[in-house]
Amino acid sequence: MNNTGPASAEMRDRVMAAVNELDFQFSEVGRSLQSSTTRTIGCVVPSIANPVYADAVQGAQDVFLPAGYQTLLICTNYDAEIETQAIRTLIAKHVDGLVLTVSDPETSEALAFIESRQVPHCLLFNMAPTNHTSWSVHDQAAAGRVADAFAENNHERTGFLALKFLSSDRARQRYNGFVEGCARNGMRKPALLEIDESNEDLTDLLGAFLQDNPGITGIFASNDFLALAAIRSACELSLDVPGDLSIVGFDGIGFGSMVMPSLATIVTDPRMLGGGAGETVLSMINGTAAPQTPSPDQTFHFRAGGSLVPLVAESKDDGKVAAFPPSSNPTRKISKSNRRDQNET
Amino acid sequence: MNNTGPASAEMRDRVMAAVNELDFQFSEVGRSLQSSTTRTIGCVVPSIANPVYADAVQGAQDVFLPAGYQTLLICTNYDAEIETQAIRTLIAKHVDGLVLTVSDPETSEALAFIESRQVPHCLLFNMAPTNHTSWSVHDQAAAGRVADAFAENNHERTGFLALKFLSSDRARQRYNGFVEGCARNGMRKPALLEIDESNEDLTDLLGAFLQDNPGITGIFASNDFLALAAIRSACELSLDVPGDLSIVGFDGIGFGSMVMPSLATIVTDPRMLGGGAGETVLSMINGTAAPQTPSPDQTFHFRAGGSLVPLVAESKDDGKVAAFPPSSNPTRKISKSNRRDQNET
DNA sequence: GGAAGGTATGGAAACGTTTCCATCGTGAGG
DNA sequence: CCTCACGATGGAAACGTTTCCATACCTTCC
Repeated sequence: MNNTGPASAEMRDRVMAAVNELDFQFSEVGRSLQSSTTRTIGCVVPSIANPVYADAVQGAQDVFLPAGYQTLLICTNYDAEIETQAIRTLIAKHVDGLVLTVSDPETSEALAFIESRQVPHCLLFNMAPTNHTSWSVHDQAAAGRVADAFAENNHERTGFLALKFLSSDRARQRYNGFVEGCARNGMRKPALLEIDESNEDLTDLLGAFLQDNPGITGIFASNDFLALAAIRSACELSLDVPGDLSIVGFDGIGFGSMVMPSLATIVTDPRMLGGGAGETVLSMINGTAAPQTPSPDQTFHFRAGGSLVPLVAESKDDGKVAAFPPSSNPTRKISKSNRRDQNET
Repeated sequence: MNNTGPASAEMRDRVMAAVNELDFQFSEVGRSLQSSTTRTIGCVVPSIANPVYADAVQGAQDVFLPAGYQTLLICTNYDAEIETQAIRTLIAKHVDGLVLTVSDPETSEALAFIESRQVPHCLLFNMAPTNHTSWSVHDQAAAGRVADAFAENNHERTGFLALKFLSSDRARQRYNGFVEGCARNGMRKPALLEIDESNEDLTDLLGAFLQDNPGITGIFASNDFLALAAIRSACELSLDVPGDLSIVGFDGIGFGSMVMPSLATIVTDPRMLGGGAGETVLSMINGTAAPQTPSPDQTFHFRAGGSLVPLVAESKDDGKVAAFPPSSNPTRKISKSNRRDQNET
């Protein structure tokens, strides 16, 4: 049946007849036991209810399936305990490889276990520690680009809005990159507005935040969902976006360009990242050359949108200029062409 | 190690010491070969880039993981060939159960194969043929509810907008339900606007459609994405939504309530459906009582939104009434309270 | 006609579990 | 002191593959 060894035509027919009659199929588990290969890849992400991860998983799956590998999916719901447990089980099931987003790659015991077992693997959306490969958005550079965008539009005082700031290294990296980018552009250090699970009271929080930090004209939200929620909250506070407040998101989900005003954001390509991580794992399994990970600035680009407008007199003439902090020093602002140069070296 | 048979404390310690030293773990594949159980469930959906399926898969996974089952995910990209092939492999891998959305449950050879192999399974988002259980939105009833909503708002001429109308039994069921609902409410039979993959020219199509079918005041889009795209296209055609055209979607994705105008739509709960299908499969495996599938009208509810407004003089006063088809007969329209009664019996 | 070579077929071993059975030693009871 | 029973331990079989090896048969050539 599997064309190993010689067989007469008559014997072949007899076998095939039996196969058809019984609808026989080789058992992959017997095969796996013998060959110690399962044609199965483990894929671990926080949650596919988040379209960023859903797209990444889809991208990886689209690589694995044509290569003859199926995908064991684990959604950890951001729970490190589940993460560790599930990965142990995946390894007990002898997956041939792993694509995974862990909560913290530096301390993850699951990751250490994977390494001790020498399972081919590739990180996704995690900054890679040494000895690991990773396909990820360069959060820090991308957040820096957001700072540039605010600077290009003459904003000087900004805020950073984040959910689950402490438990996500990604949110922290975006904050760090934004702070750094603001400094580089001679802007004020952004104020931090951190919210927890329940974003129902975002409107109140935002109102208090803007009162506590007068003069803020722009907000960078650590993802597009938050950005859209912020736009809505601003609306409820009778603030005009972008007239009174410019808002920039992160991720570049498709909806961002369908809303009014359209959302200025960092566009990323989760599908490409998932696919790349998949290819990397396959190359480890097959011993072929690994695909090149994209350079940091290939992992994102800035998309302009109606939610971010220049903070100058011609943008609006209904007193908004008065809200512009008088302490701002126009001479410090760097022209767009300068910024571009600075950013790309 | 697995507490079968007696063992002295000393022996136990010696074994455990060795386990810790070697970091030993039972191999699930050896175990599977012996027990002919894999603690793995196959999950087959068209694509998790669609949040409806992503949420459903997440819901199923959230049931399986705590029960000790992991999920082998297959995204078929709406390809029946891949669907059949993947399901054969899943069965060869001896999955303990299957949750699946197939392209056509009536003709699917994969489904027949599953049945012949007696694998516990449950359909998802498919109308169940005999001998199958299914967790699904009752598309027809839901579409009927949309017709009711239009009727409640005095609309009389409507259109139905669908993507991949022919290849999706779901779109067809929604159309049928809408046609039936319109008839029940004494409205005109809705005009059908069908578009293919590329929705880039939706604006042109919509313009031509409205010209060919004068007097249309409401459009039912077969999913929320389409509805939002339609709102955008209407905007590009200088039509006001909902002033000139009311639009209703389907699925109830979260974004629908974040856009302006907010989207009137049928809200569904894919997560609940996925979880229910998961529980059903588990009950088949364990021989326990299957959970009750929700009654048709528990699988959805109508959410009002700014994109659907009453077609009466007070809703707008800039000539829209003139656009109202003069052939409409106000006496045929049923009051809201009447409609409610009619709907809930 | 006998030997050699090639083809066709059947059989053993190993992969890692679990379940069942046999053996062995020990303690208690007669 | 012998036997019985029970607790502890070791070993065999089976699950379904694949790889390797041995056997048997047929053909061909010398």
